[in-house]
Amino acid sequence: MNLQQGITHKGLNLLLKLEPNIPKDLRATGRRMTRTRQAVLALLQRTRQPVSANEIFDQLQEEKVAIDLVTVYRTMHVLKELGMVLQLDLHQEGLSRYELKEGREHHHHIRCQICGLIVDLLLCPLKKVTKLIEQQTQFIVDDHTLEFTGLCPQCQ
Amino acid sequence: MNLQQGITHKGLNLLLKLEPNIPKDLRATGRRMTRTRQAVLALLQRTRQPVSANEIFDQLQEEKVAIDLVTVYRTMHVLKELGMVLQLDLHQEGLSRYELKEGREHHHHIRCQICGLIVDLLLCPLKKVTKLIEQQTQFIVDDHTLEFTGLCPQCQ
DNA sequence: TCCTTGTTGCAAGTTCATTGCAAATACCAT
DNA sequence: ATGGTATTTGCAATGAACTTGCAACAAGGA
Ligand SMILES: [Mn+2]
Ligand SMILES: [Mn+2]
Ligand SMILES: [Zn+2]
Ligand SMILES: [Zn+2]
Repeated sequence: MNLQQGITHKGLNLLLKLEPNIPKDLRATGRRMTRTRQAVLALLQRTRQPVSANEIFDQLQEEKVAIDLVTVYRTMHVLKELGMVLQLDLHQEGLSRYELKEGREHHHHIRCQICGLIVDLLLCPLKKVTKLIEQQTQFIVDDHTLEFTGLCPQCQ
Repeated sequence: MNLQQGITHKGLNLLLKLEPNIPKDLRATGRRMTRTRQAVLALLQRTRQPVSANEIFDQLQEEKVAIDLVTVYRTMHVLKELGMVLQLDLHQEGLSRYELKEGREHHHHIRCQICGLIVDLLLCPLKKVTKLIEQQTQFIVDDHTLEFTGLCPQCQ
């Protein structure tokens, strides 16, 4: 399936199966749905793994979608602002990854140290711990990050 | 107290109250106790907060200790290898911080989003959770990172 | 004090990410 | 469909954290 085909110069492309309200979300804040934003969103949709800016850039290059790496960064910034994308800064990766929010709740990740596979962890075990920490430190806890690393089933 | 005074060109300096076995630990691996390493270690000892390479550099500059930023990085690398220092990569800081290990056990941190205060959390609530994750994901879990952010008592 | 070898400073290089600006383009009004 | 305008893009430059190459320096055992 050729991605280029799917991109029209105007409006929403059905082949890409983008959430229909995404262009409206963009325009509601004075922004525009461009072909590059469509291409990035479509890539995020069909990629289950969180992807880095460079991976988005490389993948779109392969698919003959003309886009600059700077534009990828700026696109991710916008999508983050609109709450459509989550930015992950996994430990010791030294780069950011992004995943479509798509109604995902607060969750954490585990990454395989060998192949890099990243899997969502649907549980968050820290609700009670947070209260305990607030008591012990007198901080007001706003947020937390939690990641696990290990070996995935394939790499063991 | 002038740090410069405390630094002799050879051997261990008592004023700095360095762990006496530290120079030996260094020499045991074919390394040398230099004046820059003494200065960095002394700074780590008297600083309770985890410090970044740039903070170490700036602080030593102020104290008229001649040291290059590159040397700070290389020193931290060595001290990490020897297990004398822990490297922290706190979320969204975009840089590494270091703290003396000094027998500290595995622990986590909370950082104030306003003033940057970092406090050790002595508990680790993740032992049981790790087992659950291994069951659910079929990963073998090697490690985890966990940090909290919030407002410290001063900044509330 | 000498000699060997580890260490340092300086400069240059990497990597990930951001910024300035002119050209291109989305899209609303006509 | 056309035009006007504010947004977006590409390119080049910049920034921040960190690493590497190499010659000069110095630690510390002989
Ligand atoms: Mn996820
Ligand atoms: Mn600590
Ligand atoms: Zn959580
Ligand atoms: Zn832990």
